Amino acid sequence: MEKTLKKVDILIVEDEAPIARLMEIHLQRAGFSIALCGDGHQACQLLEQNHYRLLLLDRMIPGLRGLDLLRWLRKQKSLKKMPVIMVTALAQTEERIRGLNEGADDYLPKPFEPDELLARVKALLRRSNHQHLKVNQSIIDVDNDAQEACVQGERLHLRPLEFKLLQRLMKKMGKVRSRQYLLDHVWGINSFVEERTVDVTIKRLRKTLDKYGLGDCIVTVRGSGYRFDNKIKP
Amino acid sequence: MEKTLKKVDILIVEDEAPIARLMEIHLQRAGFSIALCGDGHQACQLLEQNHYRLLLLDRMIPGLRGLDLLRWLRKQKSLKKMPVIMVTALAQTEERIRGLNEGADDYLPKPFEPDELLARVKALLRRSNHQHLKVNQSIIDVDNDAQEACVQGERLHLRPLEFKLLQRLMKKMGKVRSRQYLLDHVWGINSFVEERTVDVTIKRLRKTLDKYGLGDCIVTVRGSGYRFDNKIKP
DNA sequence: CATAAGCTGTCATCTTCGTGTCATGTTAAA
DNA sequence: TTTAACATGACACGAAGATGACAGCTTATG
Repeated sequence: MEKTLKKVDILIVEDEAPIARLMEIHLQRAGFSIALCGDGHQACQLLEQNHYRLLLLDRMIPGLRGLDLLRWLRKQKSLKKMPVIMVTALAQTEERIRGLNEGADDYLPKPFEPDELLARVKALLRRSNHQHLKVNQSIIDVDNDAQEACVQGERLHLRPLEFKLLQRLMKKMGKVRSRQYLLDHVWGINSFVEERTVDVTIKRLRKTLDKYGLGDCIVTVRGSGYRFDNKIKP
Repeated sequence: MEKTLKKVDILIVEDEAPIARLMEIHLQRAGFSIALCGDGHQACQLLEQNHYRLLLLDRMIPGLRGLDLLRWLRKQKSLKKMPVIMVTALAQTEERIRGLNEGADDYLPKPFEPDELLARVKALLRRSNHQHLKVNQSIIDVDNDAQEACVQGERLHLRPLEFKLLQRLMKKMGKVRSRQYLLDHVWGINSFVEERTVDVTIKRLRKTLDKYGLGDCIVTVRGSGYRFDNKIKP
């Protein structure tokens, strides 16, 4: 369906290199792009400085224990919603539940089948139903279930139309959307508003994003429409 | 008006006072309310006359041996489903299995780590058809079997519809539920009430939750429906 | 059986908030 | 410069939701 290449980045935190490599291979083959890390503290740094869509976290890693890392993660404003799969050899039920209690979204027993790894990753990404995006230093996160958008973990107050508009523009980054297209998909095919109305709603959306220095994400393409862009100059 | 009696979450049956106290402290810190008892026969009385959500049972207690108490418990109609964690210094596998055979749901070796105690309690509560959730400082606990909900161990007086509504909203945290969805799943697919009725029931549910400062958990999503949220600003 | 108490659906009213339009200012292309 | 395209602020209407009252109905209680 979508031609958009998978901009999905997965961070694998795993100290046993062969296993990490195995994961990497299988996930790359499925089209994901991967970052590896073998140390807990380093992982924190990476998570703070970069942006990943999913975290594969081994329970037993040097530096910080997996659970500690997870707990830390859930306390970070901008990371608390990140999907996490715990990887551990401790297959006992109570251990698993303990991980889930701490906020892991899923659990992968070790040793694992490549297929199971892939299935869980895909399932979790599907389940999380978020769109996120890194613009300069900020992360925009659109939660389609909750119908809310966050920047750096801070909830934006978006009105229904503004939210749908953002959703629609982010759906296909960088593609220009005509006013008519937006009217059809955001307002609905059978609404009777004039094209200029789009301008006003774009304005309102921009105003909110501006509070986070992201107003320029929405680029006007004269004569054509609007486009969402993450390569803006600060 | 105040028919809501204080409800105790966990009964600890343990004759060694320091250990009992230790358990109490850690569980209270996690938001549970605790009752203590050092004698087997007295424990039976308490169990008959009060209502607990979980039983922490030491194997070696005066009056009745732990296993006897457990056996008795499983014969009582109203108690046979109660979640029980056996606490014992006898860490041998066969002893453990014996306890489980008699109907203990889980097993805690003595001495124990506070974390493990907590993890097992939480895990067992979860397994036994409860949903619980931490919002700010409060714990909301929904017991799907007993059809009742508690905040900080205090039983909420919820009318049937309100309870089902809460259940449904908590089932998938943070997901927006449309009025129609709620009508279908709370009122039932073939009921003939209008959508506005949902508003009123939400209002009534909120009013109850408000007594615990949790009224804001249920967020209105204009144009879409309602959503249960645990990220509320205090 | 009668009465009280408790649930729930509907309605009327009030409040808040979202949105479309217009008038005017600004920008960019030709 | 000229002009069409877009930005922006103001405003008013109306929709969506909140709230309180009430009546019908069921269930406990005597």
